[in-house]
Amino acid sequence: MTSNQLSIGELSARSGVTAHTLRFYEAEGILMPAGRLANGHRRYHAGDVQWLEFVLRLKRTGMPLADIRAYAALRARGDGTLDERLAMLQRHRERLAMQIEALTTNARALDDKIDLYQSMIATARAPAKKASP
Amino acid sequence: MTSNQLSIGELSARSGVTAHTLRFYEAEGILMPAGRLANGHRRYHAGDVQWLEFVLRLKRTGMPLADIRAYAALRARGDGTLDERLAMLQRHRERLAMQIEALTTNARALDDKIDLYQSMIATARAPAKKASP
DNA sequence: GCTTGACTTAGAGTGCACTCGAACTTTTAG
DNA sequence: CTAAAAGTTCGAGTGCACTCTAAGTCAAGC
Repeated sequence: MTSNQLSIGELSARSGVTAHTLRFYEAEGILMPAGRLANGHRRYHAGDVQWLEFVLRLKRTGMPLADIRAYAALRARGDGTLDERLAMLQRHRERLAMQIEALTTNARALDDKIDLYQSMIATARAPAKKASP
Repeated sequence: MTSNQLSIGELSARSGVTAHTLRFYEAEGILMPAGRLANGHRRYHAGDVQWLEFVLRLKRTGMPLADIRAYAALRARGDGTLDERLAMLQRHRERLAMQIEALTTNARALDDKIDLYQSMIATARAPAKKASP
């Protein structure tokens, strides 16, 4: 039975992050479980789960762990850091926009290369053909 | 004077890749300079420069060096590998599309979070206000 | 003749983000 | 009572892509 508190194994299963990595995030000051059981086992609450999800989103957008750690430190200091956190998110949002733009540009260049390959292959397959009759 | 053949330093300056990294790419079988001078210095030709540019494009789109190395090996084997190379590029193009899509999704989620922060901050600044009069 | 700077090699070191191993305790099911 | 499953800590190892160091050669300019 699991009220809404999770063991490290349960959170791992739910989030797709290994227990090893969850402990690693804790050592890095990124994800502190809300509590421990009497036997020392970590207990993650709903808030921890949501925070982990947000951390993973930042990660997926390429934010380095060092920056996520900085964000987590601000968060731990409370509501007085809202402005700073907002600024971090906005800067990151801009980097993300640039990243998407660069990838889109590169994707178009790749498309051109693919077109080139396709016509090279077509030409190689039908080498002795005059202009369409 | 430099006809159209470049030393490693010149190619480095032109491409933004350090000479160290160019030698590293050579050790990895990715970029073989067309020749050497009598004194052993590498000489890069126009074709090498274009190939490096393509390699860098693949890199920018997140292709791992191992895959680039595989592509380079096909290329070195000649025109008989055009089909295989095309297939690699097409697979990569699809991964790229997925990557762009995921980033776009994450960017939207970040936007929501930013909106949330902005309204939290606004509320915190004007706490004792009734509905607009 | 000597210094400067670009080049050569082989191999070690770096930073990131895990990832794993060892040695241990505890809980639970049969 | 025992065996398996899940947890604990600490520290070492991994994979990627460089990045740098050391020790040396060589050509041009003052």
